[in-house]
Amino acid sequence: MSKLTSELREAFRAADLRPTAQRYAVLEFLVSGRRHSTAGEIVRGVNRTGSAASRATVYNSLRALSRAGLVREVFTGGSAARFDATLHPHHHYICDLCGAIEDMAWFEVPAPAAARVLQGRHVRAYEVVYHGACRRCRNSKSGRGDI
Amino acid sequence: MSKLTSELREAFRAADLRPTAQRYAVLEFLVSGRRHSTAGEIVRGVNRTGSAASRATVYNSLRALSRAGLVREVFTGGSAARFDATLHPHHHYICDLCGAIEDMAWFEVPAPAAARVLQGRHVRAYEVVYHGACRRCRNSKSGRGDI
DNA sequence: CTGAAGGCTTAGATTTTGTCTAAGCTGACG
DNA sequence: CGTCAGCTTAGACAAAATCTAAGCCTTCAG
Repeated sequence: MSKLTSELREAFRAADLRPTAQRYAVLEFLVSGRRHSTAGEIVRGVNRTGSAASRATVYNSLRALSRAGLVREVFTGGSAARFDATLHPHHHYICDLCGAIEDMAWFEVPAPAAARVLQGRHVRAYEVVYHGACRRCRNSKSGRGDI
Repeated sequence: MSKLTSELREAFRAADLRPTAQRYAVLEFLVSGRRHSTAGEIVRGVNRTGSAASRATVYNSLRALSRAGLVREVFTGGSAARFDATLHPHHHYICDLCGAIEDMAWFEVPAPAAARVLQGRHVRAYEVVYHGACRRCRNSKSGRGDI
């Protein structure tokens, strides 16, 4: 068993999630594979790597992993939900014109300002989402960025 | 014409958007109505208030308003995209267990930390999205507290 | 070790969400 | 007015997500 897999097994135990081959496969795909995968991509990806999982199971697994905090659904702007493993936090930049999503390096939002508005709410994680016109759209703009 | 409507008219002019009855209706629904509506709710809501707009038009309007920065698609965690009017900025708190979305008061994220990762990107707006277990879910939990 | 019990998985149907198209309508502007 | 470009529309279409009923597997008490 790989080091990665034992790390995942530990995460499952900590989250009180019943460990199944399918859930491992989904999480492993997200941790080691591409970011921002759609559920459909995950289904195809998982079934290409020897494991097998039906569509319904992938959806169920994503929900379970999401509730456990191991996976997060990220802002898309597109028609399909996209998922990220949450082991490495990062912020997002979204172009309002073409819909592109860019990852940005992590930095902490100072606690004092946030604490006032959170009012004691439980926080497991957070991210900052920036909106604007990306470089490409700004360059190819003609008054109003032709997408 | 209501004060609200003239405010919207001004917003349209500033954004260089052709003002149509349907776009007014969509924006007005989002500004004055419930927050975080799905496209489907907007279609139903608009058509219940005397105005009329087809599904395609609502989607087109949302895209146009989004490009103009008057409306924003917010992270949901659900199966359908949700939209928010952006006239008054605020942050979001999302419950990973039940999917509830709560608005939170605005505060600024200090610029220095952000500037480093933005690397000169154009920013029109931003928001912080917090994830956790909401009060209701924490109280009604069955022994697994702070997931 | 053994055998329930309840959660997990599955295929496929179904529902929901979002996009596209072709034709007609309308706001902007001279 | 008259024209043009952009907007709206109904409905077909495509994609995404959920539901269902039956069987399988992890767990845990005995």
